Amino acid sequence: MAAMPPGTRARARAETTRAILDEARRQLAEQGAAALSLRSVAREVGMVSSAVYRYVASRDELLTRLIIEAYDAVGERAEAARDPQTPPREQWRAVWRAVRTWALEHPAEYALVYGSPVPGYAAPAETIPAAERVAVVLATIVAEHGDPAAGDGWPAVVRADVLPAVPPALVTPAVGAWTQLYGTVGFELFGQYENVVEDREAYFDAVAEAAATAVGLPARRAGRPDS
Amino acid sequence: MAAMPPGTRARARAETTRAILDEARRQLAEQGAAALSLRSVAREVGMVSSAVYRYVASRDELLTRLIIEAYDAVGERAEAARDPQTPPREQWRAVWRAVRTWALEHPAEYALVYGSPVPGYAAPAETIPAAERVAVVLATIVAEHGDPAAGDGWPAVVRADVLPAVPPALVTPAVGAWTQLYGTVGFELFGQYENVVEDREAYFDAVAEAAATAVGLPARRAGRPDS
DNA sequence: CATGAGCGAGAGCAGTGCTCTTGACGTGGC
DNA sequence: GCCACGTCAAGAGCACTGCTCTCGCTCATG
Repeated sequence: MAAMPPGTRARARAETTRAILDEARRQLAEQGAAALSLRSVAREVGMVSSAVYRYVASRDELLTRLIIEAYDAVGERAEAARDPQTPPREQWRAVWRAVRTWALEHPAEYALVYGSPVPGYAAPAETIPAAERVAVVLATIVAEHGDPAAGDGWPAVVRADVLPAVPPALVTPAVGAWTQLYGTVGFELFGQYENVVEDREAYFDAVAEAAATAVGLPARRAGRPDS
Repeated sequence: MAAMPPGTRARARAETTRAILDEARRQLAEQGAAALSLRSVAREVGMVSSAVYRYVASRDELLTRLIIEAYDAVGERAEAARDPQTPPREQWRAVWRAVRTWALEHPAEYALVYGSPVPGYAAPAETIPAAERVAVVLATIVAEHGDPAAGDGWPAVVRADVLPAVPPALVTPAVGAWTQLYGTVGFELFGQYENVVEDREAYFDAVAEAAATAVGLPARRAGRPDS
C-alpha cells in the first residue's frame, strides 16, 4: 500500500480501473442506474465478472464512484460558467444554465445524484465535498452581490456556518434558491413538465431571474452595480 | 370480462389482488422500490411466484399500480387539507404541509412517484390524472385568490389550458411554486438538508409563505381579503 | 350434473451480485 | 539469475431475480 513501486503494474491497474468506470458510465447513461450490471460491464471491458472485483469492491462502490464523478462534473461546469467579470445576475444565470445544460446532457447521472436514493444505500460521506460544489458557486455570487435586505421576512433556520461567506440574512433564501434550481431541473428532466411548459428555456430563465431577486442580486441595468 | 358474475370468485380475486398490493407496498416502504421483488411478495402472501402473474402482469405493472395509489394518497391528503372557509394563505400552507407530512410518512412512495424514474420504464398515461391532483388543489387556491399583478415580469411560457381556472398571468409562477414544493420536500427527504437546515418545519413554512406571495395570495391580515 | 374457466404449483430459462478456489504471470529481493 | 511472493484472470458455484409454460385441481355456471 504505502511502499508500492509506481511501476508498470500500478499503471496497468489504473488503466483497467478507468476502463471499468468508463464502461460503467456508458451503461449508466444508456440504460440508467437500475440496469447497471457488473457482469455486463466486465463482459464489455473484456474480462470475467469476478476479475472486476479486484478493482471495485461491489456494485454499490461502483455507483458511489460514479456519483462522485457526476457531482464533480456538474460542479466543474458550474464553476467554469461563472465569470466574475460579468454582472451578478449574468453570473447567476450562467451558473443556472450550466447546471441545466449538464443535466439535459447527462440525465441518468443527474438522476443518480439528485434523484431518489436507493434505501439501504446511504450515500457515503466521501461524496459530500463533491456534492457541495454547485451550492458553493451559487453561494459565492450571493455572498459578493446579495443585498441582505432581501432576507427580510425569512427566519434564520439554516446553519449559518454552512455558507460562512453569505450574509446571515441571505442564507435561508439562498438555500431556497438552490432548492428551486434542483426542483426545476428535476421536473423538466423527469417529465413532469410534459404538456405543461412550452418554452422550457424561457421558463427556466424566468425562474432563475426570480430566484436572483429572492437572494437580493441587484437589478440588471441599475445605475450602479452596487446600489 | 364483460359478463363476469360478481360472485365469490370475483371477490376472492379482489381480495388476493389487495393482499398482493398491500404486501408490495409494505416491502416498498421498508426497502425501497429497487428491493421490491415479485417472488418475495408471493412468498409473503403465501403463494408461488408464478401464481402472482395471474393478478399482475409484470413487476412494472405492479410498480405502476403502486405509483397510482401513491399519487392518489397524496392527492387525497392535499384535498382534505384545504378548508375553503379559511383565509387563502392558510389554505395554501395547509396543503403544503399536508404534502410534506405525507412525504415524511411515506418516503419510499414519495421517491417512487417524484424521484428519478427508471429509464426504460415510462410512467404510463393512466398515472396522469392521479398525478395532477396536488397541482389542481394548489391551482384552485391561486385561481380563487391570486392577484394577477403578481405575475408581472413572468413570461407566458406555460400552456394556459393546463390550469384553465387560473388567471393566465399567474400560471407560470404557479408552476414555479409547485416545483418549489416538490423540490423542498425532495431535498429534505433525500437528505440534502442534512447538517444544513436546522428547523425544517420553520424553513418549510417560510418557503411556503414566499411561494404564496409569488402567486399573489393576499397578505395574512390585510384590511380586506380581496384588496 | 358436466364442463370449462380460473387458479395454484412446479419446473425451467436467462440473467444477476458475490464468493471461493485454481492456475498463470510478472516483478522485486536475494 | 533465480525463486518466492503478490497480483491477476478465470471458472465454478450459491442464492436470488423476472418471467414463461405446462400440469392438474376445483369450483361456479350453463
